[in-house]
Amino acid sequence: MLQFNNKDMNLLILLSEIATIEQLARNKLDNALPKDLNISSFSVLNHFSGSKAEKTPLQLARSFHVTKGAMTNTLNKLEKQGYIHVRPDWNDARKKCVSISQSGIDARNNAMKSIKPILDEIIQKTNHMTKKSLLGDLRNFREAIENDKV
Amino acid sequence: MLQFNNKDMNLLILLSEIATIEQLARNKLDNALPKDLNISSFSVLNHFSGSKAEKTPLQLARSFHVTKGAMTNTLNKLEKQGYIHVRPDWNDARKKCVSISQSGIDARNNAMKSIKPILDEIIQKTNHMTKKSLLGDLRNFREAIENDKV
DNA sequence: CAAAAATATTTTATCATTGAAATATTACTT
DNA sequence: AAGTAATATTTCAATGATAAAATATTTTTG
Repeated sequence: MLQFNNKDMNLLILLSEIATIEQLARNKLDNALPKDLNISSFSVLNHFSGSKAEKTPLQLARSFHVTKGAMTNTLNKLEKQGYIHVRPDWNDARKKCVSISQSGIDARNNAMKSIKPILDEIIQKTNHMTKKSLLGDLRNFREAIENDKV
Repeated sequence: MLQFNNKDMNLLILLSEIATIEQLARNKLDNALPKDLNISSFSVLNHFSGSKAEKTPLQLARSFHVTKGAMTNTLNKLEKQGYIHVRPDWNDARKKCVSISQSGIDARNNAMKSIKPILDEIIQKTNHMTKKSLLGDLRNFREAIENDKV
């Protein structure tokens, strides 16, 4: 009978665990967010709350590891909602420059308030673990998966 | 100015890291799998390689944390491909009983062979970490998120 | 400088998922 | 036993993602 080694099987289990967590977290947050903001849109707004520097759609697509088409959709929605500013790049007509608007900042803060109970519940339930290494381990793990295509 | 605490922000970063890993891993595996088998179908087949006991569609939907409708689709595809057996539950006409077929086992083994290089590459790149706690930590984490609805 | 290659964005068709409704069956309650 | 609630599966419309093609612009190259 065909046999695969334990490491391979354990890695599949790990990946399936990650997929499950992603699904559960996405659904929980999606339901908690104001209904005009899905996770993709919220993530983009949240991204700009750290640094308000302008980004191109392609840069954003790469940051979030989604396709350019997906980012076009998200940005179109956010622009229609007035949550971002989009302007041409005067030096390169192929590009656009995206930045967050004041009402985008407000929407992001409001969204944060609506998901805070969920975040805090998870924090409370995982207080004993997750102390130091989980985020770092996951980052290494992500880097091990992503490195190929830039 | 509105301020959120560091734990909340770190949790969002952690969740976004998990989402990114999920996306990258899903795409890599999806591309490597034989084209008649996507990750959802493969996962179901792989599930049965551990224990061949029959499961109902609802049990499978819960195992994978997808909706019942999604599982209906996946099972329909697998049945058309001849990779699973589906029979009525003679004791309860609402239920069905799903099990893997021999050609399902073959398809699963074949699929495993096609993704093995990817798994091994990840294993090699993460050799130094992931030694003990990552899977366990993630399981705790998943449990902290999922517990509500059964 | 013209042609070809590279880059950035949008469009299109396809696909898998979700939530909710529809259908069917079984279990519970009185 | 009848009526109501619970359970299991399927169907349906809407959503958001992908890959690939189309469009437009800039850079490189010969």
